Amino acid sequence: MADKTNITFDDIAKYTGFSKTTISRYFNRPASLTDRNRKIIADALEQLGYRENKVARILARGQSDLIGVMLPDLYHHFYLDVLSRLLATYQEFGYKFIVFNGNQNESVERQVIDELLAYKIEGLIVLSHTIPSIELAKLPVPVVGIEREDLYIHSISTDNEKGGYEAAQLLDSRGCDVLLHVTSKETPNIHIPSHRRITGFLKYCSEHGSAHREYFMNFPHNYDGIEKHIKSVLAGIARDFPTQKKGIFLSSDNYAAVLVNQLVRQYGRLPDDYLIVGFDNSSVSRESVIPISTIGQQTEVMAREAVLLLRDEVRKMRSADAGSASEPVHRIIEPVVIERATTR
Amino acid sequence: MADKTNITFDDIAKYTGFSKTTISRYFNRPASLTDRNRKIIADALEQLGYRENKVARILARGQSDLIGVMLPDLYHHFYLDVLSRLLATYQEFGYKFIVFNGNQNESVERQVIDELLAYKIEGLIVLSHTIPSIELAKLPVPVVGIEREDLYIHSISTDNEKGGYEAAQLLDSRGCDVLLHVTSKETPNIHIPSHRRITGFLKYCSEHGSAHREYFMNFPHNYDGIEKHIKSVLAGIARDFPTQKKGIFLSSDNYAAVLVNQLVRQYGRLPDDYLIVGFDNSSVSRESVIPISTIGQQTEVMAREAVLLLRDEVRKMRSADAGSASEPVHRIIEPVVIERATTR
DNA sequence: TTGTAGGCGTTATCAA
DNA sequence: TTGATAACGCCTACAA
Repeated sequence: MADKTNITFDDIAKYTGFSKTTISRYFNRPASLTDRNRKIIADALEQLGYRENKVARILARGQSDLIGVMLPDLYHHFYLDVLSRLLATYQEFGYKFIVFNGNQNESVERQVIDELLAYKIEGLIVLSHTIPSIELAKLPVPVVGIEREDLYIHSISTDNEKGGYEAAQLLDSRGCDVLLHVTSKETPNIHIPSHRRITGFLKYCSEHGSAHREYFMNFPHNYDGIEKHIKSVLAGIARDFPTQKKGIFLSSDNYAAVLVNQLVRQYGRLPDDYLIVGFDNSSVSRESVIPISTIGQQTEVMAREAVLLLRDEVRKMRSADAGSASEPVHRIIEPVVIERATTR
Repeated sequence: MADKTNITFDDIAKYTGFSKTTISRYFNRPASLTDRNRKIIADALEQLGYRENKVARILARGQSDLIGVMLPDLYHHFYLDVLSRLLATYQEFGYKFIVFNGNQNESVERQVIDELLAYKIEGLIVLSHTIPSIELAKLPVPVVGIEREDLYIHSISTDNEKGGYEAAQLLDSRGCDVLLHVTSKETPNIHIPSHRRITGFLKYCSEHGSAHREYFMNFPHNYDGIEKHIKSVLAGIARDFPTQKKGIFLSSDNYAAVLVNQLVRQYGRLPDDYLIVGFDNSSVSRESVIPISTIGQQTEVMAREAVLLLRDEVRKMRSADAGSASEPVHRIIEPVVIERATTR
């Protein structure tokens, strides 16, 4: 057996004497068959080596269990972390993921989205930030953004303002004389998440009258470039605040790790007058030579919520049919303060 | 326009007065249309807001441009690196990737593979090692393994024996008194790649009469567990070779990074009597506090070769039709010695 | 260069 | 509980 290359319902039907319809029912409403007939069909499937064909099923039912994922890059561990959490939802929800790395290339991303739609994905999860949400909102499938501008689409984001606030608070509570925030200089869009981290940071500083300064860096997306930038920031900080106890909050663990490495190379340890807090709780923060205190994003929760939200929206769409795009849902996830060695 | 939810060839045909066939030709053999008619159809597509439907196309043609990817875990940066390189081949080859993380769970992986086949993937790229290749070889699509047991399937692997040899050579050439190899204790299958690294390492040692020792560790797949194991190895090494210049070759950069961190925490720098070489050239090796010398795997080449091999096999299958499974092709990629600070 | 008709492998509808 | 028949949207002979 298992010879004929492609066994279909038709083959099973002929083999068992039932009709295609009954075979289909065996899979979709097994309760409607007698025990006996179910057994007969089960045996036939086994005998002939049947393999299901979702493509035909998708065409007939219009339901693919496929979700598209658009990543901005694979340098920041945060994205990998989210990706890995998304993939892990398979066991709970059964969605399969077609994954793309847009690489910050807007035209590639547009093309890729068209491709994804052609595969009848049921929804799209977007972590990249090149395409504005007003455009994504026009797509014929629900879109959930994660940690990105989300004015017109659903989204899952960390409470970045709170995160920024807590970073400042942590550093302040450890007796820092001056609070410094190193972040990337992005388009001056107040709707991107890292902007709110700044807001939170500043809020704390002004509420508590803390001396502070921000450093807006044009970080590239590779290690060497970032290292160069961090070096220069660090030189500036050492020059401007030679005697103060410095509390440095970086907008990503990746940046924080580079900074910690610099300091350790220079001093053989983390000097007492440098306290560091990163953001994300990505693997680099835990695995750094000095484990880095960080404001953690709950990526597992975020990924799960994203899939859940998508599933709900898909269902809503199917029932409402007349695709009255529902109001964007914005789900905010609490950040988690994770204190490690760089603030003690 | 762009109102009707789902525009098909039928709609375009009616709108333009052509038949469905002609619309299909517009996409598949545009040269067979006149300039004028091509323009007419192009306009209609635009007007009606047509979106292609690959699902129907796959069903009709039996060609999906979909490749399945099975990852073993997302802890080792090597897998992420390969994944990212695979995704990047999209621009050259146009394949889309459905990605799974099997998480070392054999039954999940089996189920997942069935799912992938149901989506009519054209081929499967497997990095996980739970399912033996003899079983994978029976699948109705070509399978390419990357750095895994590959007796019965096609594969892309680094020349691990050469890599192990070169690691020993590098350490020896820097004047080490004793060469130590720390590797994971896996099933005693001589066909798994890391086994060949040991072979290469031992080959060098015996050829050159170098003092050496191996440490077979039962590494878990998380940082904390690995850290604990590395600590104990390190204690053993310090005890057994107190005065010798120690050359340590670890079978993964992840392990090497943990070891470097330990030493730096202890000594504030890398002591002169410890030389370290990792394996993979994954991001951790470059981004470690002391950049780690490593035997690099050329992940970009490997990913590209994997996709290429898959494409060739798919074509071969299509033409040969009578699926006379061709002999497994094993492509070996040269390792690259990358010297950084841990061996100088 | 264009059109007709049948097929790809499922599911949905309506009868029986 | 089961079966005929018509979708789903595209492709491919074959014919014109």
